[in-house]
Amino acid sequence: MMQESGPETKSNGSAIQNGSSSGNHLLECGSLREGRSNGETPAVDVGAADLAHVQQQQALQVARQLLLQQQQQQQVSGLKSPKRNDKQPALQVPVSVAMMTPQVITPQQMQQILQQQVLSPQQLQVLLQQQQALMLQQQQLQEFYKKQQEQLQLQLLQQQHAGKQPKEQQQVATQQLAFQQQLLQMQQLQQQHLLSLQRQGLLTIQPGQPALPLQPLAQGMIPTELQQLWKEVTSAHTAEETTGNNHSSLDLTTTCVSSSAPSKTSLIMNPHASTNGQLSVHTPKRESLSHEEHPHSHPLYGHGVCKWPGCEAVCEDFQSFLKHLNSEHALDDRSTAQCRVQMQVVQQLELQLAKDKERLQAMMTHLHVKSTEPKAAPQPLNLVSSVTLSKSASEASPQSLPHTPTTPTAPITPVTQGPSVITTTSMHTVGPIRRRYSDKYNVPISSDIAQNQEFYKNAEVRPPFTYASLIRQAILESPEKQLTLNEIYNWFTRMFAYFRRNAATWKNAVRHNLSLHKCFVRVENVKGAVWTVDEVEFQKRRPQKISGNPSLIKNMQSSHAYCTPLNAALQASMAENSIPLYTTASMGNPTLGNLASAIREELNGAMEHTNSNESDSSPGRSPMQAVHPVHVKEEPLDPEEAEGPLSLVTTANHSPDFDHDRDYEDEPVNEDME
DNA sequence: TTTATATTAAACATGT
DNA sequence: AACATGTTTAATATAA
Repeated sequence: MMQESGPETKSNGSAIQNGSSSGNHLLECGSLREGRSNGETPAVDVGAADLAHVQQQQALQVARQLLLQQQQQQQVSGLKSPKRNDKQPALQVPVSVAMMTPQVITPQQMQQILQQQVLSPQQLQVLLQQQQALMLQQQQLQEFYKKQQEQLQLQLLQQQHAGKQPKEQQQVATQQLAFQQQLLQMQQLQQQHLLSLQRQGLLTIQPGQPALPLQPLAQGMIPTELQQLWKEVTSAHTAEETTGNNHSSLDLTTTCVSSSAPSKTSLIMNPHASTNGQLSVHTPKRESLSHEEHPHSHPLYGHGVCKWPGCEAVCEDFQSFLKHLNSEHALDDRSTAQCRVQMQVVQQLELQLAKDKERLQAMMTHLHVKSTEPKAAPQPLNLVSSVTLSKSASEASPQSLPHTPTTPTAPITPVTQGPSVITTTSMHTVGPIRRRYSDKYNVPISSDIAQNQEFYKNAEVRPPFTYASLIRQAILESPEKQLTLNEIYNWFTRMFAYFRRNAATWKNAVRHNLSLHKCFVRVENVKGAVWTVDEVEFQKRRPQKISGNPSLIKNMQSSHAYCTPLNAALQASMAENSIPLYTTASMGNPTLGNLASAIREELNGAMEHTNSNESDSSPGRSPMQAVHPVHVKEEPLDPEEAEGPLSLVTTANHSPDFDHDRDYEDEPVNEDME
């Protein structure tokens, strides 16, 4: 009769739906329809759009703050120790922690991401990869800065010898420039990461959100401003790296930054610099020392260019470089100040790096080991929580089972939940509205499914695809490219934990879609009838749905734009600093590579829509097959094996029944009730 | 605001 | 009669 649908489904559905509307948005994540809560959820689009701006502004703000602070520090230090060469650790500490906020992703952000249903294992993986890459880079940067410290030491030594010449203004300018360079480098790293996140729609930070203050250093800056800053930085930077042509570039910075004149300050040996061991020891030797030891590799000399911060003088050979060094970078106020700045920069970066590392470590441990510590309270926060939402789920198995299957699912359990902030309320505003970017990203669908197979299998997260897309996917995955209704059902239940519930509902939807869409063709068969896909038709209906929200695309594009310069600059700098791993040519940098490719992919996807792509099949499928060729194997007929990989939860609950088509259909909880 | 799609629910038809 | 399979219609939500 009413079948399960009657009271059950309803109750079920209502439970879920109500749940979401009731206040827990998290719940929404899992629930099919965000529907009810229409009013309360502003709009993600806005969030995304604003996000960019807010972040940009924040970034700028922070950047400026940094500069200001630095200036202040300089002044202070200047007062303190008027240009002496004593070695006090003073410099070491001055770095204000405040400004070192975050870099990669703050826990809060992470949580947010996790809570937004959008997150998928694939994305998590990417995230992790990026984090790792970032870490790598940072390590390298650290090395780089250590080197620079060496340089500083050398410079100091040298300066001690030589006299001093006042050029405060200039020095400051150069210092600032150098500082900016460094700072921006770090920021760029972070920015890349965040951009990539944004690209994936993972990050949706809203203006007022308390949870995420101005963490992001330089997420994405407003093009104009960014350009400005970038110019300031790159001008000198590039010059330095490449063959340094534009000396004038330096002036740019000068204007805006030159304000504080530290002029005379004590040079402080950086106590902790590991490198000191080698260099600092040399007392009054002079740079000759170092180069004597390393004839070909003077930290301040590379690619025929003087690498003194802010200096890109071209030096034919090492000798001329030495000359240049002695004449231009002798011990004077300017050089001294530069050293100081450089030290600060290094220290800041190190501090930041340390923090980031820590954070990363925490993140990784959390994501990987997650299950180990089931943070008590915040249970309901995660996507997975959706499971809990549904009465059935909660009742069925109060999660004695670690929901943590193999991979990313685990991470989804937010846990940490640092500040309660992100909790429901905040989420509320954020409106993690579950949007179905389903078809929009045509291409991705298959690959997404493939890549997140495990995730969807185990986490009761509604796949962000339309029924039509899913059905098509199911059919296309079959060896014969055709499936019976029942086989389609099986595919759904096999592939998505989400569809192991409320069978009546989604099955009805499947049938409805099969009948409704012309793209699904019913073919009479001896055995009965099978459903096939008319690709042409399927593609036809696609063009209309523009993919994703514009803001996102915008972000992607902009990020893309940034990417280039960032890429170049970063890689160049790395190459410059003899960081082996990354060669410009190879685009070896994982992070950059990932980002770039990801962006490209997204852009392509967006584009494809524009030009009625025919592609879904090709682009979409190919990746998937490439990734998980195996998948095809599972015959719709015997789904059982598919279970294998399923996580505890699933397996535990369902595996036994799996064989039978209907098993999932009636979650004992739901159906039996009736 | 309008329009096109998606989703969900449900009535109804048909065949086993 | 009970189901499974299909077809349709309608209400509602969402995105463009």
